Formats: sequence, structure tokens, C-alpha cells
Amino acid sequence: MTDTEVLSAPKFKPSHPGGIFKRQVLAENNLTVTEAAERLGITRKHMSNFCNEHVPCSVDLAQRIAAATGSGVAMWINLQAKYDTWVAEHSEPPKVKAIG
Amino acid sequence: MTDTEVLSAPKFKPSHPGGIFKRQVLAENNLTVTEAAERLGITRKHMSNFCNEHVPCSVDLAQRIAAATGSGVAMWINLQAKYDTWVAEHSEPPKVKAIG
DNA sequence: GAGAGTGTAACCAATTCGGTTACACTAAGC
DNA sequence: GCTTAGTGTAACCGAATTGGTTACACTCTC
Repeated sequence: MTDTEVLSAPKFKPSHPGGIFKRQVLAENNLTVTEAAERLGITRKHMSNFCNEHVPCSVDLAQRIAAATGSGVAMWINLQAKYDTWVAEHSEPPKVKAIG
Repeated sequence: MTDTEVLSAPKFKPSHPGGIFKRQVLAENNLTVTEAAERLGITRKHMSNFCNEHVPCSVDLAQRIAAATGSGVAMWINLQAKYDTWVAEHSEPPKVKAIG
């Protein structure tokens, strides 16, 4: 994945970081949700909610995933930022008065 | 600013989005904190805290700034992500068990 | 001195993050 | 069949955070 891919506004809704974690980390390492939760030091419930895309990837969670997998914190924070950006761009813009 | 600049982990602490907003938006448009707060539909206190880097740029705030200035939501979300990444990388890593 | 703009503290409501506990479901093993 | 591991998810809860309201003191500039 290139920098541009991470940053640009995609045409389709980008994957939730949880879905990516599930497919790329859990599946590749034959890890269960329960086992991954223990490794990261979070509850099974929270891991389940994350993998099923019900909760966002917090900075704390990004740090834990990065520390356990050796990937960069930036990757997970940026995935979440990309996701947030898409949601923001596809929601009702707030009422504001123009600047500039 | 290129994509790479936004994404890469900088050697020095990246600017807080509030500081950038203050310098790039307020200063350039000769706007007061009070006036900018009214335009964006937030309180003067919150705008002051943001400009003085005491509160992060929430997705909601990013949307408001983007809507008022015509800049992209992505810019502000990414600035905050970059800031968060730097802080995360320069803080104590959480205790986890390795995966993979 | 009067007024506008500012930083910030105290206080508060609503929301969110993450944990605990519990329940029902599935799939795999004996 | 029964048991066990793993799972999704609901109810509940505490701590933290977001953002607003009000108020006060400070610095400018007329």
C-alpha cells in the first residue's frame, strides 16, 4: 500500500481497520479472537467488536497492534483516519459561515 | 504539502492542527478567535483551546473547518493523525505479547 | 476610562472507551 | 448424545473525553 493510497479519498468506502486486522493478522497467523485479545492485553469483547467493525481503532489500540505485530503505529492510525475521512465526506456537512 | 510529508513519521514533533489553523487560516484572513468561532458554530472557548493546542481536532471540527474554508476534511484529519502518530511513537509502548 | 478581544478556570451534560458479567449460538472433539 | 472452545452481543458500569455555559482577569486600542 502506498502513501497515496492511504491518503487519497477513495471512491468506495475504505475498509474498517478491524476488518483488515481480522483478515491480515488473525487469519494469517491462525489466531483466534480470544487469543489475540490476550496477546494485546484487551478484553475479548473489545477485540470482537473491533474485528467486527463496531468500534474504531483508538490510538491505544493502534499502539498495541503495532507493538505486537511489529508494524508501524502510523499504519493503523492512518487506516482509521482514512475511514473517518470517508465517513465525514459522506455525511451531512455542518452549517457554517464561509471563511476566506 | 505532499502526501508523503503528511504520512511519514517526522523527526520533529509535527505541528498541532490548531497551531496550523491559527497561522494559516486566522492570520491569513485577519480573523479573530471570536469571529472564527462564530463562523464555525462552536464556542469561543473551544476555538481558543483548539488554536492554543489544548484540544485535538475532532472529526466534527475538521468537517466545520473544511466546510468553511473549502479545504478538504482529509487535510485536517490527517494533520491530527500525524500528530497522534508522533505522540504515540514517542510514548511508552504498551506491554503486549508478540504476534507472528 | 471604555470597549473588544483573549486565555482560562469552574462547572456541567452528553458521549465515548473499555471492562465485567452473562447468555445463546456454533463447531469440533470425545 | 454430551462437552468444550470459540464466538457475537446485550446489559451494565466507571473513567475519560467533547463541548458548552458562565465568569473572571488580562491586554490592547480608541
